[in-house]
Amino acid sequence: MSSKEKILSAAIVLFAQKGYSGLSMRQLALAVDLSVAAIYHHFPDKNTLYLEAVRFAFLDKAQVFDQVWKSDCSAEEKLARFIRSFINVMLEDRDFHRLMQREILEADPERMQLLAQGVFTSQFCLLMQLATELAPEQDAHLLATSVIGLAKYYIEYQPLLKYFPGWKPEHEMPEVIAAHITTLLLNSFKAKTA
Amino acid sequence: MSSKEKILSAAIVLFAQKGYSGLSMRQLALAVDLSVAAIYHHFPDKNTLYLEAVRFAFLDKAQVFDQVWKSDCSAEEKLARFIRSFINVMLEDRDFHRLMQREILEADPERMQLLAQGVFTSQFCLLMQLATELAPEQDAHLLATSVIGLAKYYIEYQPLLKYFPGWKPEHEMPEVIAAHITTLLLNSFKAKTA
DNA sequence: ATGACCTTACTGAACGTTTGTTAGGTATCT
DNA sequence: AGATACCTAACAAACGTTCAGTAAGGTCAT
Repeated sequence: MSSKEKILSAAIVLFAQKGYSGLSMRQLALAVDLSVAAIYHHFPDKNTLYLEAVRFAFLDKAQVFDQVWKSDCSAEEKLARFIRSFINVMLEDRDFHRLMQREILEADPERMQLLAQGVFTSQFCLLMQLATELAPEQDAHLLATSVIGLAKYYIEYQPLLKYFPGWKPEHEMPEVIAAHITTLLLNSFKAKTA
Repeated sequence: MSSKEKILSAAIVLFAQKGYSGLSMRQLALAVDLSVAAIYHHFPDKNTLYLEAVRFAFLDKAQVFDQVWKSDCSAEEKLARFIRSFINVMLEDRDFHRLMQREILEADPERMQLLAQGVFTSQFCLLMQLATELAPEQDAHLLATSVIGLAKYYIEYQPLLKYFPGWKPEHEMPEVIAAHITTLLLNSFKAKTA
Protein backbone atom coordinates (compact mmCIF):
# COMPACT_ATOMS: atom_id res chain seq x y z
CA MET A 1 0.00 0.00 0.00
CA SER A 2 1.38 3.39 -1.01
CA SER A 3 1.89 6.20 1.47
CA LYS A 4 -0.97 8.12 -0.06
CA GLU A 5 -3.35 5.21 0.41
CA LYS A 6 -2.07 4.69 3.94
CA ILE A 7 -2.81 8.32 4.74
CA LEU A 8 -6.30 8.09 3.25
CA SER A 9 -7.18 4.90 5.13
CA ALA A 10 -6.03 6.35 8.43
CA ALA A 11 -7.83 9.60 7.67
CA ILE A 12 -11.12 7.78 7.16
CA VAL A 13 -10.90 6.11 10.55
CA LEU A 14 -9.74 9.20 12.40
CA PHE A 15 -12.07 11.70 10.73
CA ALA A 16 -14.94 9.31 11.45
CA GLN A 17 -13.98 9.15 15.12
CA LYS A 18 -13.06 12.77 15.81
CA GLY A 19 -14.66 14.81 13.07
CA TYR A 20 -13.02 17.31 10.75
CA SER A 21 -11.83 19.87 13.28
CA GLY A 22 -11.25 17.22 15.95
CA LEU A 23 -8.38 15.65 14.01
CA SER A 24 -5.15 17.59 13.57
CA MET A 25 -2.59 17.04 10.86
CA ARG A 26 -0.02 16.16 13.51
CA GLN A 27 -2.22 13.42 14.97
CA LEU A 28 -2.77 12.00 11.51
CA ALA A 29 0.96 12.16 10.74
CA LEU A 30 1.69 10.31 13.97
CA ALA A 31 -0.85 7.62 13.10
CA VAL A 32 0.71 6.87 9.71
CA ASP A 33 4.26 7.31 11.01
CA LEU A 34 5.16 10.15 8.68
CA SER A 35 6.00 13.82 9.14
CA VAL A 36 3.38 16.49 8.71
CA ALA A 37 5.19 17.85 5.68
CA ALA A 38 5.00 14.42 4.04
CA ILE A 39 1.20 14.62 4.14
CA TYR A 40 1.38 18.06 2.56
CA HIS A 41 3.52 16.55 -0.14
CA HIS A 42 0.56 14.33 -1.15
CA PHE A 43 -2.33 16.71 -0.42
CA PRO A 44 -2.48 20.50 -0.85
CA ASP A 45 -4.35 21.15 2.41
CA LYS A 46 -6.50 19.60 5.12
CA ASN A 47 -9.80 20.28 3.40
CA THR A 48 -8.85 18.52 0.16
CA LEU A 49 -7.46 15.64 2.18
CA TYR A 50 -10.80 15.30 3.96
CA LEU A 51 -12.75 15.42 0.72
CA GLU A 52 -10.50 12.81 -0.88
CA ALA A 53 -10.79 10.60 2.18
CA VAL A 54 -14.59 10.72 1.96
CA ARG A 55 -14.48 9.93 -1.75
CA PHE A 56 -12.06 7.09 -1.06
CA ALA A 57 -14.33 5.64 1.62
CA PHE A 58 -17.37 5.61 -0.64
CA LEU A 59 -15.58 4.18 -3.63
CA ASP A 60 -16.04 0.45 -3.20
CA LYS A 61 -19.23 0.48 -1.14
CA ALA A 62 -21.63 0.65 -4.07
CA GLN A 63 -20.74 -2.65 -5.66
CA VAL A 64 -21.31 -4.77 -2.55
CA PHE A 65 -25.01 -5.13 -3.24
CA ASP A 66 -24.69 -6.12 -6.86
CA GLN A 67 -24.96 -9.82 -6.09
CA VAL A 68 -28.29 -9.14 -4.38
CA TRP A 69 -29.78 -7.55 -7.45
CA LYS A 70 -28.34 -10.12 -9.82
CA SER A 71 -29.86 -13.14 -8.03
CA ASP A 72 -33.05 -14.35 -9.73
CA CYS A 73 -35.32 -14.97 -6.75
CA SER A 74 -38.71 -13.53 -5.84
CA ALA A 75 -39.09 -9.83 -5.08
CA GLU A 76 -39.83 -10.67 -1.45
CA GLU A 77 -36.62 -12.65 -1.14
CA LYS A 78 -34.67 -9.89 -2.84
CA LEU A 79 -35.92 -7.36 -0.31
CA ALA A 80 -34.95 -9.69 2.54
CA ARG A 81 -31.46 -10.14 1.11
CA PHE A 82 -30.94 -6.45 0.49
CA ILE A 83 -31.89 -5.56 4.05
CA ARG A 84 -29.60 -8.24 5.44
CA SER A 85 -26.68 -7.10 3.26
CA PHE A 86 -27.26 -3.47 4.12
CA ILE A 87 -27.24 -4.09 7.85
CA ASN A 88 -24.21 -6.32 7.60
CA VAL A 89 -22.18 -3.81 5.63
CA MET A 90 -23.04 -0.96 7.97
CA LEU A 91 -22.34 -2.97 11.10
CA GLU A 92 -19.04 -4.30 9.78
CA ASP A 93 -17.67 -0.99 8.61
CA ARG A 94 -18.53 1.33 11.49
CA ASP A 95 -16.00 3.94 10.40
CA PHE A 96 -17.64 4.23 7.01
CA HIS A 97 -21.02 4.59 8.68
CA ARG A 98 -19.82 7.29 11.06
CA LEU A 99 -18.09 9.21 8.30
CA MET A 100 -21.31 9.11 6.29
CA GLN A 101 -23.29 10.38 9.27
CA ARG A 102 -20.88 13.27 9.66
CA GLU A 103 -21.22 14.13 5.99
CA ILE A 104 -25.01 14.18 6.28
CA LEU A 105 -24.75 16.30 9.42
CA GLU A 106 -22.65 18.83 7.54
CA ALA A 107 -25.31 18.84 4.81
CA ASP A 108 -23.27 20.81 2.33
CA PRO A 109 -25.56 20.95 -0.74
CA GLU A 110 -22.79 20.49 -3.27
CA ARG A 111 -21.38 17.47 -1.47
CA MET A 112 -24.86 16.00 -0.94
CA GLN A 113 -25.42 16.12 -4.67
CA LEU A 114 -22.08 14.48 -5.35
CA LEU A 115 -22.77 11.80 -2.77
CA ALA A 116 -26.24 11.04 -4.07
CA GLN A 117 -25.44 11.03 -7.76
CA GLY A 118 -22.01 9.52 -7.62
CA VAL A 119 -22.48 6.74 -5.14
CA PHE A 120 -25.99 5.82 -4.11
CA THR A 121 -28.27 6.62 -7.01
CA SER A 122 -28.03 3.23 -8.68
CA GLN A 123 -28.78 1.41 -5.44
CA PHE A 124 -31.67 3.71 -4.69
CA CYS A 125 -33.14 3.20 -8.16
CA LEU A 126 -32.98 -0.56 -7.89
CA LEU A 127 -34.62 -0.36 -4.49
CA MET A 128 -37.38 1.86 -5.86
CA GLN A 129 -37.91 -0.61 -8.69
CA LEU A 130 -38.25 -3.41 -6.16
CA ALA A 131 -40.68 -1.32 -4.13
CA THR A 132 -42.90 -0.70 -7.15
CA GLU A 133 -42.92 -4.41 -7.80
CA LEU A 134 -44.01 -5.17 -4.24
CA ALA A 135 -46.44 -2.29 -3.71
CA PRO A 136 -47.31 -0.75 -7.07
CA GLU A 137 -49.88 1.72 -5.77
CA GLN A 138 -47.53 3.45 -3.33
CA ASP A 139 -44.91 6.16 -3.80
CA ALA A 140 -41.67 4.38 -4.66
CA HIS A 141 -39.40 7.14 -3.37
CA LEU A 142 -41.09 7.19 0.03
CA LEU A 143 -40.99 3.41 0.24
CA ALA A 144 -37.32 3.10 -0.64
CA THR A 145 -36.54 5.75 1.92
CA SER A 146 -38.50 3.82 4.52
CA VAL A 147 -36.55 0.64 3.85
CA ILE A 148 -33.19 2.33 4.32
CA GLY A 149 -34.46 4.43 7.20
CA LEU A 150 -35.60 1.39 9.15
CA ALA A 151 -32.30 -0.39 8.65
CA LYS A 152 -30.12 2.60 9.34
CA TYR A 153 -31.84 3.61 12.54
CA TYR A 154 -31.07 0.33 14.24
CA ILE A 155 -27.38 0.78 13.56
CA GLU A 156 -27.20 4.47 14.27
CA TYR A 157 -29.02 4.32 17.57
CA GLN A 158 -27.61 1.07 18.87
CA PRO A 159 -25.55 2.84 21.56
CA LEU A 160 -28.69 4.55 22.86
CA LEU A 161 -31.24 1.76 22.45
CA LYS A 162 -29.59 -0.60 24.89
CA TYR A 163 -30.43 1.73 27.75
CA PHE A 164 -34.17 1.63 27.10
CA PRO A 165 -36.36 -0.77 29.06
CA GLY A 166 -37.30 -3.92 27.19
CA TRP A 167 -33.93 -4.19 25.47
CA LYS A 168 -32.51 -7.66 24.86
CA PRO A 169 -29.06 -8.67 23.56
CA GLU A 170 -30.69 -10.19 20.47
CA HIS A 171 -31.75 -6.67 19.41
CA GLU A 172 -28.15 -6.14 18.33
CA MET A 173 -28.01 -9.26 16.16
CA PRO A 174 -28.10 -8.43 12.46
CA GLU A 175 -30.35 -11.37 11.59
CA VAL A 176 -32.93 -10.46 14.22
CA ILE A 177 -33.07 -6.84 13.12
CA ALA A 178 -33.19 -7.78 9.45
CA ALA A 179 -35.95 -10.33 10.03
CA HIS A 180 -38.05 -7.85 11.96
CA ILE A 181 -37.74 -5.12 9.35
CA THR A 182 -38.43 -7.52 6.50
CA THR A 183 -41.61 -8.95 7.99
CA LEU A 184 -42.77 -5.49 8.98
CA LEU A 185 -42.45 -4.28 5.40
CA LEU A 186 -43.78 -7.41 3.70
CA ASN A 187 -46.80 -7.49 6.01
CA SER A 188 -47.55 -3.92 5.11
CA PHE A 189 -47.36 -4.68 1.39
CA LYS A 190 -49.59 -7.73 1.76
CA ALA A 191 -52.29 -5.74 3.54
CA LYS A 192 -52.26 -3.03 0.91
CA THR A 193 -52.49 -5.27 -2.11
CA ALA A 194 -55.14 -7.49 -0.55
CA MET B 1 -33.05 36.28 29.91
CA SER B 2 -29.95 36.02 32.09
CA SER B 3 -26.45 36.02 30.63
CA LYS B 4 -26.05 32.37 31.56
CA GLU B 5 -29.19 31.40 29.64
CA LYS B 6 -28.12 33.55 26.71
CA ILE B 7 -24.80 31.71 26.59
CA LEU B 8 -26.50 28.32 26.75
CA SER B 9 -28.99 29.15 24.00
CA ALA B 10 -26.27 30.37 21.69
CA ALA B 11 -24.09 27.38 22.58
CA ILE B 12 -26.85 24.97 21.54
CA VAL B 13 -27.15 26.54 18.11
CA LEU B 14 -23.42 26.88 17.52
CA PHE B 15 -22.41 23.47 18.88
CA ALA B 16 -25.14 21.93 16.72
CA GLN B 17 -23.77 23.69 13.65
CA LYS B 18 -20.02 23.35 14.17
CA GLY B 19 -19.56 20.53 16.64
CA TYR B 20 -17.62 20.57 19.88
CA SER B 21 -14.13 21.26 18.58
CA GLY B 22 -15.46 23.35 15.70
CA LEU B 23 -16.70 26.08 18.04
CA SER B 24 -14.18 28.18 19.94
CA MET B 25 -14.85 30.08 23.13
CA ARG B 26 -13.99 33.32 21.32
CA GLN B 27 -16.61 32.68 18.63
CA LEU B 28 -19.20 31.94 21.29
CA ALA B 29 -18.24 35.06 23.24
CA LEU B 30 -18.62 37.14 20.10
CA ALA B 31 -22.06 35.65 19.44
CA VAL B 32 -23.41 36.57 22.88
CA ASP B 33 -21.57 39.92 22.96
CA LEU B 34 -19.52 39.13 26.05
CA SER B 35 -15.85 38.67 26.79
CA VAL B 36 -14.34 35.19 26.91
CA ALA B 37 -13.60 35.61 30.59
CA ALA B 38 -17.27 36.32 31.24
CA ILE B 39 -18.15 32.86 29.95
CA TYR B 40 -15.54 31.39 32.25
CA HIS B 41 -17.21 33.26 35.07
CA HIS B 42 -20.38 31.19 34.51
CA PHE B 43 -18.82 27.87 33.45
CA PRO B 44 -15.61 26.26 34.68
CA ASP B 45 -14.48 25.06 31.24
CA LYS B 46 -15.58 24.31 27.68
CA ASN B 47 -16.49 20.70 28.36
CA THR B 48 -18.88 21.49 31.21
CA LEU B 49 -20.40 24.26 29.14
CA TYR B 50 -21.07 21.77 26.34
CA LEU B 51 -22.60 19.24 28.71
CA GLU B 52 -24.83 21.87 30.30
CA ALA B 53 -25.89 23.11 26.87
CA VAL B 54 -26.93 19.60 25.87
CA ARG B 55 -28.84 19.14 29.12
CA PHE B 56 -30.48 22.54 28.59
CA ALA B 57 -31.54 21.61 25.06
CA PHE B 58 -33.17 18.36 26.12
CA LEU B 59 -34.96 19.83 29.11
CA ASP B 60 -38.32 20.81 27.71
CA LYS B 61 -38.50 18.41 24.78
CA ALA B 62 -39.96 15.49 26.70
CA GLN B 63 -43.23 17.12 27.66
CA VAL B 64 -44.27 18.10 24.14
CA PHE B 65 -45.86 14.73 23.47
CA ASP B 66 -47.86 14.55 26.66
CA GLN B 67 -51.03 15.81 25.01
CA VAL B 68 -50.80 12.98 22.50
CA TRP B 69 -50.77 10.32 25.19
CA LYS B 70 -53.47 12.02 27.24
CA SER B 71 -56.04 12.17 24.42
CA ASP B 72 -58.58 9.35 24.65
CA CYS B 73 -58.81 8.23 21.03
CA SER B 74 -58.14 4.86 19.42
CA ALA B 75 -54.67 3.34 19.43
CA GLU B 76 -54.43 3.83 15.68
CA GLU B 77 -55.22 7.52 15.99
CA LYS B 78 -52.74 7.86 18.84
CA LEU B 79 -49.99 6.41 16.68
CA ALA B 80 -50.85 8.78 13.87
CA ARG B 81 -50.77 11.76 16.22
CA PHE B 82 -47.48 10.74 17.80
CA ILE B 83 -45.79 10.40 14.44
CA ARG B 84 -47.10 13.76 13.31
CA SER B 85 -45.97 15.45 16.54
CA PHE B 86 -42.57 13.81 16.39
CA ILE B 87 -41.89 14.93 12.84
CA ASN B 88 -43.14 18.43 13.57
CA VAL B 89 -40.95 18.88 16.62
CA MET B 90 -37.85 17.59 14.85
CA LEU B 91 -38.44 19.70 11.75
CA GLU B 92 -39.14 22.84 13.75
CA ASP B 93 -36.15 22.60 16.02
CA ARG B 94 -33.37 21.64 13.66
CA ASP B 95 -30.65 22.71 16.09
CA PHE B 96 -31.98 20.34 18.71
CA HIS B 97 -32.05 17.55 16.17
CA ARG B 98 -28.49 18.18 15.01
CA LEU B 99 -27.19 18.41 18.56
CA MET B 100 -28.85 15.08 19.32
CA GLN B 101 -27.28 13.51 16.22
CA ARG B 102 -23.87 14.70 17.33
CA GLU B 103 -24.40 13.25 20.78
CA ILE B 104 -25.34 9.88 19.28
CA LEU B 105 -22.32 10.06 17.01
CA GLU B 106 -20.07 10.59 20.01
CA ALA B 107 -21.71 7.56 21.63
CA ASP B 108 -20.19 8.10 25.04
CA PRO B 109 -21.72 5.28 27.11
CA GLU B 110 -22.22 7.35 30.24
CA ARG B 111 -23.93 10.16 28.35
CA MET B 112 -26.05 7.68 26.37
CA GLN B 113 -27.34 6.25 29.62
CA LEU B 114 -28.09 9.72 30.95
CA LEU B 115 -29.84 10.68 27.74
CA ALA B 116 -31.94 7.51 27.62
CA GLN B 117 -32.94 7.40 31.24
CA GLY B 118 -33.29 11.09 31.86
CA VAL B 119 -35.11 12.26 28.78
CA PHE B 120 -36.57 9.64 26.49
CA THR B 121 -37.44 6.62 28.60
CA SER B 122 -40.98 7.68 29.42
CA GLN B 123 -41.75 8.42 25.76
CA PHE B 124 -40.26 5.15 24.65
CA CYS B 125 -42.27 3.20 27.24
CA LEU B 126 -45.54 4.80 26.16
CA LEU B 127 -44.69 4.03 22.56
CA MET B 128 -43.92 0.40 23.42
CA GLN B 129 -47.23 0.17 25.26
CA LEU B 130 -49.01 1.48 22.18
CA ALA B 131 -47.13 -1.00 20.00
CA THR B 132 -48.18 -3.92 22.19
CA GLU B 133 -51.76 -2.74 21.91
CA LEU B 134 -51.58 -2.62 18.11
CA ALA B 135 -49.48 -5.74 17.49
CA PRO B 136 -49.45 -7.88 20.64
CA GLU B 137 -47.53 -10.78 19.16
CA GLN B 138 -44.50 -8.73 18.11
CA ASP B 139 -41.48 -7.46 20.04
CA ALA B 140 -42.47 -4.10 21.50
CA HIS B 141 -38.91 -2.76 21.70
CA LEU B 142 -38.21 -3.50 18.05
CA LEU B 143 -41.53 -1.99 17.00
CA ALA B 144 -41.08 1.22 18.98
CA THR B 145 -37.61 1.57 17.48
CA SER B 146 -39.04 1.10 14.00
CA VAL B 147 -41.58 3.86 14.52
CA ILE B 148 -38.96 6.38 15.61
CA GLY B 149 -36.48 5.14 13.03
CA LEU B 150 -38.89 5.68 10.17
CA ALA B 151 -39.75 9.18 11.30
CA LYS B 152 -36.19 10.22 12.08
CA TYR B 153 -34.72 9.06 8.82
CA TYR B 154 -36.90 11.34 6.75
CA ILE B 155 -35.69 14.34 8.71
CA GLU B 156 -32.06 13.34 8.96
CA TYR B 157 -31.63 12.50 5.30
CA GLN B 158 -33.73 15.28 3.82
CA PRO B 159 -30.66 17.11 2.46
CA LEU B 160 -29.58 13.95 0.65
CA LEU B 161 -32.94 12.58 -0.47
CA LYS B 162 -33.80 15.50 -2.71
CA TYR B 163 -30.98 14.54 -5.06
CA PHE B 164 -32.34 11.06 -5.72
CA PRO B 165 -34.47 10.42 -8.80
CA GLY B 166 -38.19 10.30 -8.13
CA TRP B 167 -38.05 13.01 -5.52
CA LYS B 168 -40.99 15.42 -5.28
CA PRO B 169 -41.34 18.60 -3.20
CA GLU B 170 -44.19 16.98 -1.28
CA HIS B 171 -41.70 14.51 0.16
CA GLU B 172 -40.56 17.29 2.48
CA MET B 173 -44.05 18.06 3.77
CA PRO B 174 -44.53 16.82 7.33
CA GLU B 175 -48.12 15.68 6.71
CA VAL B 176 -47.15 13.61 3.67
CA ILE B 177 -44.28 11.91 5.46
CA ALA B 178 -46.39 11.29 8.56
CA ALA B 179 -49.26 9.87 6.52
CA HIS B 180 -46.97 7.52 4.63
CA ILE B 181 -45.30 6.19 7.77
CA THR B 182 -48.60 5.79 9.59
CA THR B 183 -50.28 3.80 6.84
CA LEU B 184 -47.15 1.71 6.36
CA LEU B 185 -47.17 0.72 10.01
CA LEU B 186 -50.93 0.28 10.40
CA ASN B 187 -51.07 -1.87 7.27
CA SER B 188 -48.37 -4.08 8.68
CA PHE B 189 -50.22 -4.48 11.97
CA LYS B 190 -53.47 -5.29 10.19
CA ALA B 191 -51.86 -8.06 8.15
CA LYS B 192 -50.26 -9.63 11.20
CA THR B 193 -53.37 -9.74 13.34
CA ALA B 194 -55.55 -10.96 10.48
C1' DA C 1 -27.05 58.96 55.47
C1' DT C 2 -22.46 57.27 55.09
C1' DG C 3 -18.42 54.94 54.69
C1' DA C 4 -16.62 50.03 54.94
C1' DC C 5 -17.13 45.68 53.06
C1' DC C 6 -18.54 41.71 50.44
C1' DT C 7 -20.48 39.57 46.43
C1' DT C 8 -21.62 39.35 41.59
C1' DA C 9 -20.82 40.21 36.74
C1' DC C 10 -17.92 41.48 34.03
C1' DT C 11 -13.27 43.43 31.12
C1' DG C 12 -8.49 43.57 28.81
C1' DA C 13 -4.37 41.47 28.48
C1' DA C 14 -1.66 37.84 28.82
C1' DC C 15 -0.16 32.67 29.56
C1' DG C 16 1.58 28.52 27.18
C1' DT C 17 0.03 25.22 23.75
C1' DT C 18 -1.70 23.65 19.50
C1' DT C 19 -3.24 24.69 15.07
C1' DG C 20 -2.65 24.68 9.61
C1' DT C 21 0.84 25.60 6.60
C1' DT C 22 5.44 26.51 4.44
C1' DA C 23 10.45 27.03 3.47
C1' DG C 24 14.69 24.77 2.81
C1' DG C 25 17.31 20.76 2.80
C1' DT C 26 18.38 15.59 2.08
C1' DA C 27 18.31 11.16 0.50
C1' DT C 28 16.75 7.83 -3.39
C1' DC C 29 15.74 6.46 -7.85
C1' DT C 30 15.24 7.28 -12.98
C1' DA D 1 20.29 16.23 -13.67
C1' DG D 2 15.78 16.08 -12.47
C1' DA D 3 11.86 14.21 -10.28
C1' DT D 4 9.92 11.98 -6.18
C1' DA D 5 9.35 11.21 -1.34
C1' DC D 6 10.47 12.59 2.64
C1' DC D 7 12.72 15.29 6.82
C1' DT D 8 13.50 19.23 10.55
C1' DA D 9 12.37 23.65 11.86
C1' DA D 10 9.93 27.41 11.82
C1' DC D 11 5.91 30.71 10.97
C1' DA D 12 1.71 33.35 12.34
C1' DA D 13 -2.67 32.59 13.95
C1' DA D 14 -5.97 30.59 16.92
C1' DC D 15 -6.76 27.80 20.78
C1' DG D 16 -8.41 27.00 26.06
C1' DT D 17 -7.58 29.10 30.16
C1' DT D 18 -6.15 32.44 33.84
C1' DC D 19 -5.12 36.65 36.30
C1' DA D 20 -5.56 41.28 38.00
C1' DG D 21 -8.63 44.81 38.02
C1' DT D 22 -13.23 47.49 37.82
C1' DA D 23 -17.87 48.95 38.19
C1' DA D 24 -22.38 48.09 40.25
C1' DG D 25 -25.36 46.60 43.88
C1' DG D 26 -26.62 44.99 48.40
C1' DT D 27 -25.55 44.69 53.69
C1' DC D 28 -24.54 46.49 57.97
C1' DA D 29 -22.66 49.00 61.83
C1' DT D 30 -22.17 53.70 62.98
